[in-house]
Amino acid sequence: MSEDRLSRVFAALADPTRRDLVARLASADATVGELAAPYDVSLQAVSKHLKVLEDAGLVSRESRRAPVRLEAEVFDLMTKWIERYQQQAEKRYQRLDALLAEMQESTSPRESSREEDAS
Amino acid sequence: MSEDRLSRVFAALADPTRRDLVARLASADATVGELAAPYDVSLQAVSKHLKVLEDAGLVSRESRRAPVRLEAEVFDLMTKWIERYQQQAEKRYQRLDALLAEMQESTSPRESSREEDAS
DNA sequence: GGCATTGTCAACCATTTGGTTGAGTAACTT
DNA sequence: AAGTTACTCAACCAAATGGTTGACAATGCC
Repeated sequence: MSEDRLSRVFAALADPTRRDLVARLASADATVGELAAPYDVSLQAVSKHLKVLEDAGLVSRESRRAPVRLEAEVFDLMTKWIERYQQQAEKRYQRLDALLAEMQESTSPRESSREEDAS
Repeated sequence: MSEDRLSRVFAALADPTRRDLVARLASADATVGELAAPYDVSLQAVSKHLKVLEDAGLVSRESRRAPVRLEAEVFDLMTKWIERYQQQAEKRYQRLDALLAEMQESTSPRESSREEDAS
């Protein structure tokens, strides 16, 4: 329960049913009953799933029977985390590519085109 | 075990230790032992975490003692999923904002001019 | 107020998860 | 070839997860 925000968000989206709920809520708000209808599980189970999404801040409701709505801001938290390491990793690969290219050049000077083979 | 890819990826990142492993691997490849060193848990526990990351396709290794490396492509899978619903949701809110603005205009024309506190 | 509908809470169950320790295997070193 | 080092596998454990059913609470309608 005392998990950090990001852990709760990722954990919430690790379940296909919950991802489907999010997907559906992205196109329209809906009540618990409406949301539960298509699935082959009890209403209580869906209610639990919604609680997980709510605890993760992905979803909110004004009152008990009010329609559930998606909180789009939380997505930013994820994309920021992801992009950070994605970019970092990509940069590394670029550097690696550069390094490999360099090594290629210096170990096989034949390839290094016309000028400066004179080392 | 027969979970879909996206579920495995999100589940893998739902753990703070595993997110930290990913963060560290984004700046440099490292062996299991190196990765395990900073944490207060057994090497076996970290080995298990790495297996989870590997099963999710977030990480790979050429052989047993080879350095672990981050597979940056998997991030695309996540960002695509996220962006899709994020954008969808944002569009809805824009439409809602427009609708509310419209209603505001037609139902309370008093407010639509600059300053008429004269009531 | 009374009743039906809608949703949540509680208790329970099976499975998964994250950790442990101990034993085994694979790979370098000499 | 033998020994050390690095890692994984297996068995086990406690806690969390996703599901169930049954009882309860809150809202909307007569």
